[in-house]
Amino acid sequence: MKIDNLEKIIQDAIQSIYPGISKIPDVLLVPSPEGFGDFSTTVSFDLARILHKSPFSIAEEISKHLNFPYFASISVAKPGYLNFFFAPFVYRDFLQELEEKGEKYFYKERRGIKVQIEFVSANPTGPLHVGNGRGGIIGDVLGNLLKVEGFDVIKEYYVNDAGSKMNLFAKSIAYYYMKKLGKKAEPVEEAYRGAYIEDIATEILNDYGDSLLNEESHPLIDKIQEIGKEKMMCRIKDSLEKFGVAFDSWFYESSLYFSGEVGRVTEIFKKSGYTYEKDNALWFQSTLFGDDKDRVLVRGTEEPTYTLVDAVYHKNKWDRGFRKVIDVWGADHFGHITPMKALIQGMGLPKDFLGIVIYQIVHLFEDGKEVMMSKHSGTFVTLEELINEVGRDAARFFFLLKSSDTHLNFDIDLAKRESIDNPVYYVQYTYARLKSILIKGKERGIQYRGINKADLSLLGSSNEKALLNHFMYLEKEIENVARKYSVHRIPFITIELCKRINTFYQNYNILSSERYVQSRLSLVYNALNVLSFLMDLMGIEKKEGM
RNA sequence: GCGCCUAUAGCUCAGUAGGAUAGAGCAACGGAUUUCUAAUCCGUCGGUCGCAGGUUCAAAUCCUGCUAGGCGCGCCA
Repeated sequence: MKIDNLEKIIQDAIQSIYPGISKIPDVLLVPSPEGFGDFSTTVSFDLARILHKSPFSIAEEISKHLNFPYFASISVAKPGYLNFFFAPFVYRDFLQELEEKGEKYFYKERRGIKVQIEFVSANPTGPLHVGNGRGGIIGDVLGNLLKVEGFDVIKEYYVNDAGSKMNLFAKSIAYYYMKKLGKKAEPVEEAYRGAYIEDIATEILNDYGDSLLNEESHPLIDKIQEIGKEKMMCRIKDSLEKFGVAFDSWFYESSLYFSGEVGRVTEIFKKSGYTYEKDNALWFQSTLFGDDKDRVLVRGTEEPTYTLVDAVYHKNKWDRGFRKVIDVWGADHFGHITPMKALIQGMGLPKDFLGIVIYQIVHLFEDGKEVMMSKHSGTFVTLEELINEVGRDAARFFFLLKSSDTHLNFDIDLAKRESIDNPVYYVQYTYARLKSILIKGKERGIQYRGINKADLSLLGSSNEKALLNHFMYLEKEIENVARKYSVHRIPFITIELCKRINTFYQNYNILSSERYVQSRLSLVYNALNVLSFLMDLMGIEKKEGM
């Protein structure tokens, strides 16, 4: 028995009470404030508008006619709330299904829709920094969540390996490479300055010696760019693995040139009628789709712009069969949203094909002062440094805990301090505690015999009911999170669940609670199912002991 | 100048398909431990939900106008 079913039952009942109404408003059951009931609804307020009667009298009418077995009691509270206490068998049905399915309980039926989620996608011109960590966790967990919601999800990293930044990156390395070989080297303007540049130059020198010099100067840069890119990608992949973010696919921008797709899509745009030539460049009329200015697709130099190549990439996603793609971008890419959506439509793809999640900038503070982060200057804290400092789980939780709409002030000192009392340990501790009950029970010969052997009517205390209601409502909360892509809610939901579990734990010695033991073990057993689901969703390690 | 994000307890933040007394953690203070993990639990203290109007039976949530901070507005990526 799910909340959805009960909502439907109430809605149908209202329809039969008021057959004159063509469309009964949706009935939403939400957990009641303490004591009023298990769940409540405000549907009488919506009906009041339609029926021109007071919500209170409507609620009374409904409560009188709703004599279904599902409800142990129904009460009306001013000015028109309907409060329900559920019958024990409702919980039994629910727990039975949860117990049988375990974590799978929360997984929706497969929809047969391919969804791609693209995130991190940092240029391979430097290591991942803490900002990339934020995008990484949002994308990773959102991907997990959409799998739960029944989509076939692919997590993809778009490697921007074809633009001018890559060339600059190669030149920056080449400078050190030449210098170390005692050759004359002109300092590169606007060069990348992080220590990793020199490290990579040294590595290349160790691997290849001076053999790269034997060619003309231009091929040298190309060669270094190729080697440098691979070395950088290795580091990036390594960091992501330590962060627990696994991509299904790595898509290289350069492949779009090799395949000829850039040329083909340019033709599509030309034929679309939305382009024109001006100042030797090819322009796209994105103003027709709400943009505030038109965008250049092909430069006067005949090189495609980033804008065009990104359009090509998204066309490629469509051609691979994805019917929904979600891009997770930092706020500095905000200005790219409108042009990108315009391009999607310009290519004749559906408007809602592309969804975009923007996360706000991460500001870094150290000793109370803001640290200006930039790959160019080389002053930034890498994701890897953070993970080494606070640990993988704490780092993931730290990022996940803030709404993507909020600016994240990352205080390094605070992060180190918080690593000690990070709520992630509270969650892991709760999990280990529950596990421990089952283990200790087994040692003492008290084993959980399953929901059918448990008398749920014994679970009458407020914190036991609170747990049950929380289990039941979780499915709705997860749906809401998925609908709004608000993955930061998941840790909050988890912490709240853990709080209820710990209160329950503290109130009873479960293993020595005599005739209550089986019914209470059913809560323990299913709490583990639920907690396990949430921790897997967030990619947090489940430890049996702490 | 235009567009978007943010403003909620001392601090860090939840809470917007309008709903009952606005929540959590940390900090401060006071309690609970012969126990299945005290990395826990219970309680106290703490808020003109940035400001001013408006809509509504009902506004942190919706509308309008302000204020402050951030980000974006390239033939960069």
